[in-house]
Amino acid sequence: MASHPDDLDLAGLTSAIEGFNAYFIRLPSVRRLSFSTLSVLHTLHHHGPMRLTALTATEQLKQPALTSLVAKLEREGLVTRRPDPRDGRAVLLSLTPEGEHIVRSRHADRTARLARLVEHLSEEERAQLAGYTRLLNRLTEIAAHVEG
Amino acid sequence: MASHPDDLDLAGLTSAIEGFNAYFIRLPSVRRLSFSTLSVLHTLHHHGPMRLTALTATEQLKQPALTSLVAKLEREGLVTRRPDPRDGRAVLLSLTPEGEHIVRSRHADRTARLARLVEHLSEEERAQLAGYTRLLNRLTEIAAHVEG
DNA sequence: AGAGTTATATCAAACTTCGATGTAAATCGT
DNA sequence: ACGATTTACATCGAAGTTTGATATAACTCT
Repeated sequence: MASHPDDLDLAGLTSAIEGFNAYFIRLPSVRRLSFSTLSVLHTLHHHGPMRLTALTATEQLKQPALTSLVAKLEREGLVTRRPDPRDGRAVLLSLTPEGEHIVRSRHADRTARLARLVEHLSEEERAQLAGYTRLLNRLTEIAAHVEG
Repeated sequence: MASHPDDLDLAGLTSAIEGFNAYFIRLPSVRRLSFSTLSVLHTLHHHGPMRLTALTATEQLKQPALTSLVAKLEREGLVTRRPDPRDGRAVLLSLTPEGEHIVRSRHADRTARLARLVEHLSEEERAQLAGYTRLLNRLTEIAAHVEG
C-alpha cells in the first residue's frame, strides 16, 4: 500500500504498539493491585494533587466507584484526601510517599525489563531507539492538546 | 546524565512509553467491555485458538475467574469453546466473527486516533516514526524469546 | 492397573462497579 | 441578598467479578 519506503503505515504502527504493550503493561505486581488502582496511582503521580471529579475524566470509572476506590487507597495509606481550600465541596487527592514508591518501583521494573530487551539489539538499532523518547513525548503532548 | 547524544536513556524511554500508553490505551469502548475481556479478546486474536490454562499465563486472572469470564463471552457470542481433540480434559477457545470484529474495530479506532496525532508532526518526525514500527516489532519478538 | 498429575468446573465469600439518590457548598439571575 | 440551579462528593443496594478451596474427569508414567 505504501507508495514509497518512508510512507507511514499507521495500521502497522498501531499493531506494533499494541503488541509491544501486551508485553510492556503486564508486570507481576508484588502487591495485588487492580488495573483501576494502578491507573489512579499513575495519574496522581503525573498530574499531582487533583479532585475526585477530575479523576473521573481520565479513569474509566464512575464517580461512586472512584469514591470507594479512593477510600480504600486512603485506608491502605497510598493516597491522602484533604479539603480543597478553594471549594468547600471538593477534595484534593494526592499520593503518600508509599503511593509514590509503588509508581516509582513499577517504573524501575519496566526500565529493567526494557534494559534486558535492548541488550539484544544491534548497535544501530539502539541508536535508533534513542530518538524515540522525544518523539513519543511529542505525540503525548499533541494528544493532550487534541483531546483537551 | 548521558555521556554522548546517542546514549540510550532507558528510564526516560520507559516514562515516554508509559505516558503515551496512558493516552493510547483508553478508548471509549462502545459496548461496555472490561479490561479483562478486552485483554482476552486481544490475546485470542493474536495467538489463535488456545486453552483456558494457556490464557491463565498471559491474562492476570486465576483459572476460576477465566472459566467464568469465558462462559460469559460464550453466552455473548464473542468466543467459542470446543473440546481439544488431543486432550479430553481441555477446551480450545477461539474468537467468533463478532469477537474478531470487536478487536479489529478497536484497532481501527486506535489507528484513526493515531492518524489525528501524526498530522501535527513535521515531515521529518513522520519519517522517523516510520522506523519505529520495525523496531517495536523487533523488541516484542525479543521479549517473547526472553520470557519464554 | 494404580498413583500421581493436569485441565477445567463449581462453590461461597470478598471485592468492585453501577445507577439512583442524598447532602452540602457554590453560582447564577434577579 | 434570595431562592433556584448546578456542582462535588457520599451513600445505598443490586449486579457483576475475582478469589481460594475443592471436585471431577482425563491424561501419564511405571
